[in-house]
Amino acid sequence: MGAVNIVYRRGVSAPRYHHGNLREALAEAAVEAAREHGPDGLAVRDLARRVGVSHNAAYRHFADRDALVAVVAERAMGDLVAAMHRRLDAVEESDPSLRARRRLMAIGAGYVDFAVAEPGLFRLLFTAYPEVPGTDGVDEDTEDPDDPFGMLNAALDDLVDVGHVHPSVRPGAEIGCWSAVHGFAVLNTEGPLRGLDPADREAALRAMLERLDVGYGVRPG
Amino acid sequence: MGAVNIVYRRGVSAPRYHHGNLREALAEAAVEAAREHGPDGLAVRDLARRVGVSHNAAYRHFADRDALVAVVAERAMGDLVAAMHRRLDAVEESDPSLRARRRLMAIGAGYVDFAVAEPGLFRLLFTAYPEVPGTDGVDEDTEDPDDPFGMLNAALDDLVDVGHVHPSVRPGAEIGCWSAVHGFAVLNTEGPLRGLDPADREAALRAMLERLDVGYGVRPG
DNA sequence: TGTACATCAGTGAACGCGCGTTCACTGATGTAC
DNA sequence: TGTACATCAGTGAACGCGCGTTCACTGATGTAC
Repeated sequence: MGAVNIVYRRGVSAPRYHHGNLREALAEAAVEAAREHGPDGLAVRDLARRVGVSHNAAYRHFADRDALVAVVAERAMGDLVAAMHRRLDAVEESDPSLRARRRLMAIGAGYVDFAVAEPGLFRLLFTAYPEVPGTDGVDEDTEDPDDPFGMLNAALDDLVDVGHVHPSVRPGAEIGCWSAVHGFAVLNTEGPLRGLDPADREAALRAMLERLDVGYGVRPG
Repeated sequence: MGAVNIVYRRGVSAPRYHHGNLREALAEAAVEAAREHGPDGLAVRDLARRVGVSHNAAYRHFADRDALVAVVAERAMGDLVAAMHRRLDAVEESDPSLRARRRLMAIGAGYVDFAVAEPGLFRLLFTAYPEVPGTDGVDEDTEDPDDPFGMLNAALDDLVDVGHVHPSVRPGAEIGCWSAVHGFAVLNTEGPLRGLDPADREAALRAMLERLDVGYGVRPG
């Protein structure tokens, strides 16, 4: 059969001429480098060094540096989406309206979770983040559950369906919510709030999400 | 008297051995470079080249690259504050409550004005932005009218005084507002909304500021 | 008014760094016979 | 099962880039006399 038998051997025995799974090893090293130093800390030569391979071996597996950045961005995006789903899945509310409101908050909280836990990856992700379709563009894919922006749009649409958000307020709501949460994430990672202690941060985020809930929600009166 | 007579001669006649006002010329070149390419585009050698001087002449006037970055950051901060004051001064409302509300919005609009007009300087500014004092720190200076954060706090305090913002909602409001506006600025300059056309951007910002006004404001009922 | 001199703002060359990328190459591997 | 060979994943050296920073220097300037 001649099975492929490619095994990723990390730190096993003596180094061999053929690494075995260099592509994956480089990708992992790239993620690690970005994690530590952000997008600028991702250098082909450094990755090769980390993996213990000559610096041009990388070009056997990636066309250029950008290709490596793209791989990291893709994985970071996956992690971000996962973090958001983790919070989303934790929402247990059963009342439809309250549930939809909690879910929007969960999305925001998950977004910030990721940014705070992995500031380097978060930053890299945004250097490579695709441009969001304009308001006049085709927006059929804007509810993709594997895309943060899609998740946000879906949550907002649910809030309209459930009656908590008035339809007149819906247009642009995704921009407002995204801005608030993204700004919070940036200020708390690279920005002037980077020194906030976790408890204060948590409280500030919660307070902000509540204000958004009120701001976009229908008046009780 | 032997007056100093230092004149900044730009593009005048033949180059002379003594520049005349190299320090200022370098500072201006640094602002220009940051304007064009952001913080990473600011290189001592490049500035010297722009000014037409050997690359180490700069060290006669600035200790190192960081000193140049600091100067640019300081000027950028001044421009940001000016942009905010420009919007603030344009508020003509006389009803105290409405006026305070308009002023908060003006602050946010001015912030975004600057970010969109000068994305490179805006980015640089935030790499060097001082950490904001923690919630438990001394906060006597937090209403400094020449500091964006101080302006924001002052505006929010006014809103409390005027009765539009309930005191219970005031703590953390500066973080929520700053996050929203900062996020909006980032998404619209470096981020996925960078391609938004100005009219849509303006509308989206206005909508967001209105939602903040509602979210932090007292209920009409 | 003229000259000697201290001052210091400039110069040019150099060091050492790390980067991305390409070149001609070699060693290990698996497959065809 | 053994050998010839194609394949291709690695190597080492090199090119060329731009950077920050330091060195010993020189030219222009203004001031003291």
